[in-house]
Amino acid sequence: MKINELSKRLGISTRTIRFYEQNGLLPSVQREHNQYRIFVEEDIWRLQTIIALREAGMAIKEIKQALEPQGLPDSQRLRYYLELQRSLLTTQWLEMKRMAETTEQMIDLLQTQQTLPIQEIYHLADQAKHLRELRQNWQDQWNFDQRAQTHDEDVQTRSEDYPHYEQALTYTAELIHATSGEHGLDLGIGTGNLAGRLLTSGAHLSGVDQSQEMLKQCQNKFPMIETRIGNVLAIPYPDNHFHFVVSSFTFNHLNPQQQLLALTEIHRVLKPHGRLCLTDRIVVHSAITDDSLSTSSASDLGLQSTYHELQHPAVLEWFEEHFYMTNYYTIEQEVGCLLAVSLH
DNA sequence: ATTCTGACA
DNA sequence: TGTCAGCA
Repeated sequence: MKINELSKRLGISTRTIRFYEQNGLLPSVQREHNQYRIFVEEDIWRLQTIIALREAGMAIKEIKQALEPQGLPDSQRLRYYLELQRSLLTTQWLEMKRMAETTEQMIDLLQTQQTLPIQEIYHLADQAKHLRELRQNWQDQWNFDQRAQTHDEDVQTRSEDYPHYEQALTYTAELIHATSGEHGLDLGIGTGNLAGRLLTSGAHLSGVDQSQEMLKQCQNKFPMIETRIGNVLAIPYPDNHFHFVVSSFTFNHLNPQQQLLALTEIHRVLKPHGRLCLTDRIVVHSAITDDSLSTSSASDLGLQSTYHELQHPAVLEWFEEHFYMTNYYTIEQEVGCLLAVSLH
């Protein structure tokens, strides 16, 4: 296929296609004898993915990154492009849903108050803008692939980051108490160490991770687990889909606002009376003021509060507002589990 | 008629 | 990214 036909089919200009090629986004495009570019099927899929990534607001450079680590055989490459697109469509779908809700709120306000107070407009608009920014942030986290090769060694050796890893996973598996026939989701599944333990229960397991390299290894270790590329802020599954959700050593990577967004997403994909188990290391927070910095020696800078991220007031408040019963468990001082069960 | 490269907006 | 020029 020549460039003109392609541009018409994909709805972008020939200039844009050439530009992408020039920037290394389409490395495999062949030329005819007359210098004409000739596009094959794989180029088309790749281009389509590029367009989707662009529409999601990703910069050219970042797209290149996302499409680069392609040690994959041809058969899996197409699959990768499609998974990427599914993931992006999920984020876009959530965006649109959010906008629809915002609009609806404004209509409601207009109806009840006759006139729309300016601060309400600002409030809704700010909220919308904020949410969009938060969701777009996941792009920055797409270079997780390098870590994948050594991930399983890391969790053994880097005990600062993964304290009592094995015990924590075992504990989590016990807490979530999966039963046969249930469908569960592991968010940030990595190479499947947690989800793998749940397989013996007879439950059907799915996993989401940002890194296709991790998922590849997971697939090798546990062929039974269905995996999808995606992120915690836009879970690529329909509403009301899982009996339980687990997640280990993932939640702490999110900032407090992202954590709440993640909870909203988990809530969306969870069935009524669904349960959730979040496992992560306990983060020690120290509140250091300017005063203490100037007047105290380093050893005096006492750690003023120690708590699990999952015990953030905002997080606990969220669970209360959404009618979850929560229980918190400490494992060996350094790592904890938060078990939440939906009462609805 | 179509595509290509390069330059400039 | 759009557009335009000058070529093959």
